[in-house]
Amino acid sequence: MASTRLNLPGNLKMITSRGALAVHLRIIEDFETRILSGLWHTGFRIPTEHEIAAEYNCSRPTVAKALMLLEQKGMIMRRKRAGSFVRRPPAQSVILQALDPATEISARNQKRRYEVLSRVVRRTTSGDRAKLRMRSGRVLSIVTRDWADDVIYCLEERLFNLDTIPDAEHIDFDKTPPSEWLVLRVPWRTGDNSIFAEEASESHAEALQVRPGAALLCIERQVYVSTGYLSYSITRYPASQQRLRAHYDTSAIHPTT
Amino acid sequence: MASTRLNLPGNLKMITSRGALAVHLRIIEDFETRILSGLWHTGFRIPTEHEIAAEYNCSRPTVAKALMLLEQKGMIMRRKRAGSFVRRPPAQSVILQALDPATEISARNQKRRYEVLSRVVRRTTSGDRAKLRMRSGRVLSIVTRDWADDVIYCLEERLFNLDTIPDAEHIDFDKTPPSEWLVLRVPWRTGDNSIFAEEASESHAEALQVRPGAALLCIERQVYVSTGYLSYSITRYPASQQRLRAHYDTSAIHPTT
DNA sequence: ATTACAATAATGCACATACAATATTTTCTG
DNA sequence: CAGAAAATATTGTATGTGCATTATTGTAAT
Repeated sequence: MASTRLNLPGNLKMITSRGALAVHLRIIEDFETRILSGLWHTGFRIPTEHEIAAEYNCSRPTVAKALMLLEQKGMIMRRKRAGSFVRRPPAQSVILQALDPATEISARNQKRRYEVLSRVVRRTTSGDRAKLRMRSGRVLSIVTRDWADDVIYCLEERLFNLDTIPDAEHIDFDKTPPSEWLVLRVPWRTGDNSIFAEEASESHAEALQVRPGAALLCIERQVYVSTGYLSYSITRYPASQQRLRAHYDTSAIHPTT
Repeated sequence: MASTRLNLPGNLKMITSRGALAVHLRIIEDFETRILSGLWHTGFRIPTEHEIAAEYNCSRPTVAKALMLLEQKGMIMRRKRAGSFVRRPPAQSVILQALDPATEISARNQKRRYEVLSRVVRRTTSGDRAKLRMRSGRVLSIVTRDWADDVIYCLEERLFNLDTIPDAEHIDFDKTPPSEWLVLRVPWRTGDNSIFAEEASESHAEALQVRPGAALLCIERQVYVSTGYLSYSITRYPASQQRLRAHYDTSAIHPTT
């Protein structure tokens, strides 16, 4: 039934499809402009779906789609019956990209070389247990050093939890650095990072060939998946070698997601 | 016409609404699990919308919604006629949250105090022009220092481009720190950050009351909107004071957005 | 065999519609 | 007048439908 034909305007869609933007995208763009420009200030209650549908001469589901995507983007907040409101911009936050030496070094058009300084499998120490949130078991501890051309680039100390990622034990990390191996092995993962500065200890200074007390940029990482912590690492860069570049867009990040 | 009633099963929706998750959310969760677990590897072609609809006993638009959101999340890629495919995980990247002293200090349950060390309006120097990407004009240069309880927390040197954000000139930054004023004044914005370590110069050491040569964590920022660069700042933290915490989720960030 | 064209299958967009959930507003009642 | 109950408006979810777009596949013709 409804064998159809209630033939709607019929050319409406033509208009939209004729190279022009899809209606819901037009709505999104328009609203973004208004919000970003401040015309619709934080807390402003935007028109109801019905009103918008009338304004754009489209159906409510189309409007709903646009608003849903804007909410996803973090620009508005929607509450049943209450309406949709312009959100307060999220806390200042930034996205750091490409924290791994391979990408960084090749971005600088330099040749990367890396070497394994030590590689040990052992029972966990109490320090390991804290870093990997584990009770007992064994870990692989591995120290590597990266060079960019003929300059020492960074020093990485890494622990693998052999309970959660046992195959690390038998991998020859002479070819593939531990960080890259992990990315390939567990592509979808999550982690906590900590970035800080410190003064080089005697041993770190020696490995990095800098003066003891020299400033280092350090990144500490814990990688885990739902089944547990996989890896802990701390990477030290001489201050002269590394800058972390970051970018942000207020609209790109929001706490809800 | 289609005056309706072709009354559908009718209790189907009851089932879904009875506390259970919405169908499209269930699909998303299921698919995420399969992708994250590696069951559906990178490049895997996921079932067609029709097949999924059949599997979940729902309509195609519902499936389409789920797939659209998964695409938005960056987990799959969709191509007309070709199908939907599991995406390669994005490059390693992390989200840094809350880089501002106010949040950081109060998160540590400390009392924040801050002071303006200098405030000058002047014509641009060549250094200013590089930092703010401007040709000429005037800038407001302001140096502030933050304390957490009775410890010096950071030192911030900031430039405002008075061409793009002229009202900064007449603001009394004694009450509101420049960074917070800027957030309120221009809530939706974008920026580039650079994070690095350095050894304290004589003057910075004095302002931060550390030994010259001590390790500092530095964050350099440029903030801009579509109309131009608004502000440049560089913030220096004694190594003992600040760690940047970051978190990532492979699924949270992707280059397309 | 290779190219060109037609058929086909998949996603993309939009519509009209229905009902559920819920916060707000209004009305009613004590 | 205050508080409770009912009405109402608004978003949330899902359905079924139709057509547009486009990549792939298959077929036919050169």
